[in-house]
Amino acid sequence: MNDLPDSAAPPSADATSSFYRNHLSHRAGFLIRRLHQIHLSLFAEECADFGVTPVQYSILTVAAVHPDIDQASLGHEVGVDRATLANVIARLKAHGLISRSKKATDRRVNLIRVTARGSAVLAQMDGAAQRAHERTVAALPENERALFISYLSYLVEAGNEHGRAPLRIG
Amino acid sequence: MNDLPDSAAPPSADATSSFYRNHLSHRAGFLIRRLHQIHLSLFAEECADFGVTPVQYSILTVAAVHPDIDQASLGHEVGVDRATLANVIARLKAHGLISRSKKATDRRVNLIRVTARGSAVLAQMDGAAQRAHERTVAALPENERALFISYLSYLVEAGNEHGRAPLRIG
DNA sequence: AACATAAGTTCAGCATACTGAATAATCAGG
DNA sequence: CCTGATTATTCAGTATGCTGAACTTATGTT
Repeated sequence: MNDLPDSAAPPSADATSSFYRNHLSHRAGFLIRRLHQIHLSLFAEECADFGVTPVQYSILTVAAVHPDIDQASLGHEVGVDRATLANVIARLKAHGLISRSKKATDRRVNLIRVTARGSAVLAQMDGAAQRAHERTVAALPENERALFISYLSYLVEAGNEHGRAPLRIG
Repeated sequence: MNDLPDSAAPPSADATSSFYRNHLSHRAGFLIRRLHQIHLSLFAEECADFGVTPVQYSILTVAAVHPDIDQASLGHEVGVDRATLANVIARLKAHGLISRSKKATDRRVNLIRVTARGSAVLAQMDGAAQRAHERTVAALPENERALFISYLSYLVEAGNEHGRAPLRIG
C-alpha cells in the first residue's frame, strides 16, 4: 500500500546519484524540521490534558519567574517574535492562564503576569513536559544525548542573530 | 537597552534553582525549535531571489526525481501531512513550478510533475540551498558536524512514527 | 446492481512564525 | 511645548503544520 506507482519508482542509482548523495535525509534543515515535528507530537501526547502548547509552556515558565515582564523581554527570552507573541499572549489570556496590565510609567508597555490558574496548570504539567523533552532525545544513549544537546545549544548560540527573535544570551 | 525592568530581574539563585536546572536553553524541544527558526532564516537569506521555501524546495526535489508522483507518496517522502501538502502544492502550482493531473486509472489521485520552469528554478537555487543547509551546522567543527547530523538522523528515524507525517524509511 | 468500506484529497479551523505597515506612547532637542 | 525620532505593540497578509470532518472515487461483497 505504501508502494510508489511505477512512474514514481526510485530511479536507477547512476541516473540520480547526485540526488542520493544529497538526499533529504542528509540535509540538516530537513532533519531539524522533522525532529521538531516529532517533538511537537510527543509534547501534544504528554500534555494533551492541559491544552498548552510547547511555546505557550515556555512563555508560562518564563513569565512565572519574571512577574510583570513586558512582552518584548518575554519574546527575547523565549525566542518568539513580537507579532507571534501577541497572538500567543491573546490565547493564554483567553484561557485565563495569564493577565495583562499597562505599565503605569510607560503606557506603551504590557506587563504579563501568570494567574493562579496558570501557576496551577504549570505545576500540574511539569512532569509531562519534562517527559516530552526527554522522549525527544531518549533514543540516544546517555553520553550521546548530552553531547547532542550540547551541539544543539552551541549551534543555537552561534546562529542566535538569525531569525526575527534572537535570544538574549548572557 | 536589553535590560529587564526591575520587576523582571533574574530571581535569586536559591529561590528558583530548579528553574535554572531546567532552563529553556537546556530543553531539547526548545533548542530544536530555535535551531529550526535559524535554519528558516538562513534558507530565506540564501534563497530570497527564488521565492521558494524549504518545504517547497524539498517537495520540488522529490517530485523532480519521481515524475507523476501522487500527493500521498510525496507527503510520505517529505514528511508533510496531506492537508499541509495540498496547500503547498497549490502555491507551487500558482507559481508555475509544478503541474497537476488526474491519474487515468484512479481519478481520486493527483499526479504531480515539475514544470520546465520548476526544473530551471531547482537548478538555479541548488547552490544556495546547499549553503543554507551547511551554514545551519557550520559553527561545529567538521567531525562534530558529521556526528551531529548522524544523531539527528538517528533521532528522526527513532521517532518516525510520531507526528502526522511519518517518513517512509526504507 | 446495491451496499458498505476504504482510499485520496480537500475544507474548516486553530497554532506558530515571519514581514512590513500602522498605531500609540514616550523621549530628546530645540 | 513642539517636533521628530524611538520604542512597544498591533494589524494584515503569507507560509507551515496539525486535527477532524466532508467529499469524491474505487473496491469488495453479496
